[in-house]
Amino acid sequence: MDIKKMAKIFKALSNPNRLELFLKIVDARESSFQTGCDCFVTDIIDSLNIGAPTISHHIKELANADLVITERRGKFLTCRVNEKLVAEISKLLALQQSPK
Amino acid sequence: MDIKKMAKIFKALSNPNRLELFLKIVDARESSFQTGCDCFVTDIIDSLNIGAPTISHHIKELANADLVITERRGKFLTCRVNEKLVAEISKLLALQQSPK
DNA sequence: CAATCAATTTGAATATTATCGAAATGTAAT
DNA sequence: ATTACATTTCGATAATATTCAAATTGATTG
Repeated sequence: MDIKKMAKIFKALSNPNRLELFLKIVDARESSFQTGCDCFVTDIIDSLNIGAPTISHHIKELANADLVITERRGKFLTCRVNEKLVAEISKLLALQQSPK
Repeated sequence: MDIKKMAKIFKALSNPNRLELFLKIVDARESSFQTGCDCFVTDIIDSLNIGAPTISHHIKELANADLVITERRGKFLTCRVNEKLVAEISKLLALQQSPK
């Protein structure tokens, strides 16, 4: 993967509030097979103590880094994690164990 | 892992130059069983076009995030990747596949 | 249509970061 | 000891980030 893209991904995860937001979206996925994999942003806003404009901004950055995919449902916005990309990053960080 | 610590790790990797530096240290590890796992910072400086003070600063941030371990060898500084921590991050990002 | 609610945009304040050049420090070699 | 070299610290500056309040947009509902 391109270094710039990689750095962008990490930057998206580099802010504690934004990371927490991301992890909430990830967690939502885990109980996903009930709800159809949708995480409503409205619900998240209450659980983080930062304002809606900031959340909106953070989500846009996560989406811009390709970490989450957003979708409008009428009035609401739903997010889901981009599992493929996250898996890719995970693999990049899985250094093969060198022979001791 | 603590969210703040996690964010700090990602922040350390969020700058393209610093990420490239980190990846060079990782790569050095791969040819490590020859040299004893040492990556000399001096050698890296030439291959990135940023000044020595900046490199020093970046390395300190990587070390501060626990991503690399530095060691003085007389005049020189050597780095090696903290494989344990990197593996931990890798696992955190390895979302178990949910049943489709 | 009017009111409401979710989300976004805008504009501004403040804080953090990346980077550099110059100077300082520490180590090694001559 | 003097010189040379690797790294660090300091001080400055320009760029970027975080966050909010206020205003706006877009959709839903009464």
